[in-house]
Amino acid sequence: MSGFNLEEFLPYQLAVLADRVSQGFAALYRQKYGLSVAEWRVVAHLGQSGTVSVREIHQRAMLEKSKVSRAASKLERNGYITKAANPADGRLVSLSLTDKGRAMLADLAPQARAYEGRILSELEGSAEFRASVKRLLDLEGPFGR
Amino acid sequence: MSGFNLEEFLPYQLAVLADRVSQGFAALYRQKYGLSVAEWRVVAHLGQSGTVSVREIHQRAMLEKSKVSRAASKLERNGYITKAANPADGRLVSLSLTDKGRAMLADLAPQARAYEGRILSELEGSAEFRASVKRLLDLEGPFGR
DNA sequence: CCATTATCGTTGCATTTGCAACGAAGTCAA
DNA sequence: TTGACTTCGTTGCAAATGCAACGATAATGG
Repeated sequence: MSGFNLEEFLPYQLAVLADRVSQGFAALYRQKYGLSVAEWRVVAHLGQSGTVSVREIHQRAMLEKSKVSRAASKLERNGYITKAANPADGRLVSLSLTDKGRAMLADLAPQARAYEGRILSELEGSAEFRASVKRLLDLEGPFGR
Repeated sequence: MSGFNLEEFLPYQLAVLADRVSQGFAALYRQKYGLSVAEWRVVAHLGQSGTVSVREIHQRAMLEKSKVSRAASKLERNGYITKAANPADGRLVSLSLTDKGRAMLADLAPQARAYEGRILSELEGSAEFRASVKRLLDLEGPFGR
């Protein structure tokens, strides 16, 4: 009809692809540990950074701070992390993995890498693809900062 | 701390990238026409396919059928599309762009292409990147079908 | 034919989401 | 120190979301 083809539109393609790729792995940790995407990101980020504040995760993991807050509360309720007041700055809440949380991450991390590997193995120039993704992520221009 | 780096994890990167790219353009049509992402997809798909059913869009545009239904209702309320019973099959609802809807799409489509072009111009091998995206989208294996 | 089964679009409802507002804590300057 | 301003995390609330259930229509097969 018109000259515009949605299925060839990059923002649309990326949204569909990201959703599919993300859900594919999300199904795994949801089924096995009952985690949401937000909770998974909090745990993964803690595994990488040790003890950090809600704010830190909010900024680094592309999550609304209310989402981080609620995810952290649920993770604490289920024994995967602990919340503690930061002694140096009373406004900050220090999040840390418990042993149970660490064990969960130790179980999931290899599966995450395997999943990622399975996807990338389908590509010829997977290194170039990753580089492009990274380049776009580092961009400031075309989108809203 | 652990050996897992969330920021290097492809599903995470794709989610962040897709969100940013999508929101960047969404800001435009939201501000100018008050469209949501779902409404934009419905309009864009109609522009490309002429008159189609809710079901068609549900399948092709990666939208929950309830989301399509509500998006269509709102688009109709605002005069961008019409809904009509399909004479051949009474279950189907035929969606079509009105002149007003066509005018909106005619305004947005070039901007969509320009936006896309701005993003791709940041990449060295943009053709390869697009090919990779397409390849992953056509995949059946790693994800949930 | 009729009865069963499947498909389509809408809607009710519980859950999730984002945003703003808030209290608590910290910073800064006068 | 005090008072104005900022930052952090939580929460209230309205809107958005996904899913199941529903009524209406079609298709199937006996």
